[in-house]
Amino acid sequence: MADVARKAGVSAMTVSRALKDDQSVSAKTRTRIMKVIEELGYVLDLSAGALSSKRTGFVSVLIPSINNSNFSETMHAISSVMETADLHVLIGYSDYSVQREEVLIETMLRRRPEGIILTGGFHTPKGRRMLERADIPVIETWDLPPDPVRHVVGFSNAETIVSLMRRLYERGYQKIGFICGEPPSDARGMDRKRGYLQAVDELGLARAHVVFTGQAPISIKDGAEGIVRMIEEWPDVEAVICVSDLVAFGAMTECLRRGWDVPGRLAIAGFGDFEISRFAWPSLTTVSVGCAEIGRRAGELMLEAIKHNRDGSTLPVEIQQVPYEVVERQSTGTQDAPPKAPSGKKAKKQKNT
Amino acid sequence: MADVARKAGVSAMTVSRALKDDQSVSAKTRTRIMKVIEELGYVLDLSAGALSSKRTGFVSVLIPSINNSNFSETMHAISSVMETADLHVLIGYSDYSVQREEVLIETMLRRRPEGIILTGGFHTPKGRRMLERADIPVIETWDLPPDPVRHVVGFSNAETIVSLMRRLYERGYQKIGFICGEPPSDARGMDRKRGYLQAVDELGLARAHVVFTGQAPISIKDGAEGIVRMIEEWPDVEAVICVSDLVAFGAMTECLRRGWDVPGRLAIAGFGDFEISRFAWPSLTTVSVGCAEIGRRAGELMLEAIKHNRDGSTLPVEIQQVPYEVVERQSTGTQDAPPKAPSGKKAKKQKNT
DNA sequence: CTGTTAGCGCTTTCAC
DNA sequence: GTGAAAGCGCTAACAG
Repeated sequence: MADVARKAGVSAMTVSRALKDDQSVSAKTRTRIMKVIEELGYVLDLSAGALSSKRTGFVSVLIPSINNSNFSETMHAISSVMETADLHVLIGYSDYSVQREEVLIETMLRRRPEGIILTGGFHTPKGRRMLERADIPVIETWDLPPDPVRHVVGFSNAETIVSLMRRLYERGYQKIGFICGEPPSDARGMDRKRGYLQAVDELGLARAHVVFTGQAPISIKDGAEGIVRMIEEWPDVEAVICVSDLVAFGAMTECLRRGWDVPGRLAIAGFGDFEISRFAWPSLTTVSVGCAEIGRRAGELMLEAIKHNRDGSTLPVEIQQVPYEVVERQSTGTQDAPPKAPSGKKAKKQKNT
Repeated sequence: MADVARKAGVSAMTVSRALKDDQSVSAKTRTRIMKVIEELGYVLDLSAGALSSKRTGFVSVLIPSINNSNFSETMHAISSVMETADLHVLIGYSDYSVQREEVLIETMLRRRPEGIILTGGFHTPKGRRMLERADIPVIETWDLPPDPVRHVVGFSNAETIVSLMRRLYERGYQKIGFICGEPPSDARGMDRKRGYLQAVDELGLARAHVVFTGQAPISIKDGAEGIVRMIEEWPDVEAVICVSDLVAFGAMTECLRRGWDVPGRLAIAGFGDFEISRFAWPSLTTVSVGCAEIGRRAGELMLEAIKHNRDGSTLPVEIQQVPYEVVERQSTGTQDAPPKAPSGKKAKKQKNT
């Protein structure tokens, strides 16, 4: 920057200003400076600026996995919002491990982010302590933690499955199973299982049956294996809910492969409304969550909170619930078209929350 | 850090050392310092350290999309390698736009990354100039650019499709179509299309037919739409190659929905070997690329290059080709099990490169 | 093994 | 509208 200043015949301070404010530098000076910057190929160094201005321009976002279209969508929405305020997102993924999350929290804090957005409300004690001491806005998402660190933008995973169970019950299904990953698995999956057990109880169903298959992130393959065990262990089962759409897809294709008609022999439902569920044949019943909505809201809340933090005030705690909906499709036999006699594509939806 | 030093009765320098070297600080002093750090909840500030040491500890990685299991895998492998050297990855996604990539390159350079890994070899002139002037290691991946910026870890996208076409030709298919996104689309998709056209020519096939559908990233939905247009425009078509597995999956399910048997009426193949292709029913023929291998190699090459850069030397240019393979499955009728008569699961593979 | 001094490249603050 | 001085929180380099 000193080089640029010298060549433009101004002080470094003026160069710095030309790169920011649109006010205090005269148009003539600015264009001259810009020309020199272009010539020299100079690129502003934010890390030096961060040190002196005490604004790093970073926001940390922690997600369980980068390879999951639900979290990617939330991520994408968050960065879009951050971009509008010239904030960069530091992405970290925990691989569904709170221990790894704890390490991530510390390495992130070393970069002095101006805020941190987490997935879920379950952290190690040390991780939580670090979050509380960091003195920056904290937002937990994709969950409704009983004892949140501070702000929340999420929904109850358990409740979504209760809604789904009720819908299946209304359609006449009584013997309903659940497939999820082996504990310790992702916390949200366990919440969904909790919702399943609660619904079995509430609806007075005779029996609950959970098949645990694979370690998080469980996927298509685990669904294929899980459904086989489900049928072996509980031949009477009429419907199976899977902890995610990929698992449901795996379960469904394994059924087709073995000649078990879906939904004729067995209904299947998932969670997450991945694109694959809309286009699978038969299409998959699922729970649709506003992934991008979570990201957008968390991002905007973060901007608010950072603004407050910068001018020394504090944003009151916000707990935002994001709506979800049960989307019924062919795999639970609740959409017009049976697999073998194709027709319309529209699914029946009903909004919750 | 000054607080910690005071409370531990040492200088700040000793605290700094205790947090790094394992040598020069006595065990007693170190434990005392660590205890104070624990008490105070102190977290090292890397941005200040970066300024003085001239090592930011950042490496930038630019990918087209965060929501793509191929790139996620590469990404994951890169960060795993970087972690071993205490380097943080700054992720940026271009949304398949070189203009956005150009902006990203500049914002990334503002953070003074110690190296930059890009997807593809196609950049704007300004983007390329910035990369060249940055004086940090540059690695282009997922491609074999004719005029690389510096290092490369990739493969020829065109060649993969030529291999796939040859295989289909050997199986007796002659009327083969191609589905991809509308230009300007992702550069790698266009390379694959180029490979398709080249193979049509080489194999002396009567006619080439390309259906362009949707803007990148094109996905399941676009495949479903594309296949319908393909059949309308070229009713004789015997096999269709899709620019990616998701597109192929969309094409295939649309066929099933309309009662067009796959591969009976029409063979379908994709690209990328997504998990869905292995588990779809019928399973999808595809090209398997070593996504994680690209990431691992690019990461290791980057560590090498950074080491050289730090001690003032220069690593000679490396162009690494990563192997790929054509994986034949049910959707091209080249695997034992026909869709309606399930049996074994093993696919026929053959390695290239 | 530990301390002192200087300075990384910006921005804040205050002066003109 | 522009400049000068001071300093952000660390670490390199050298001294002891």
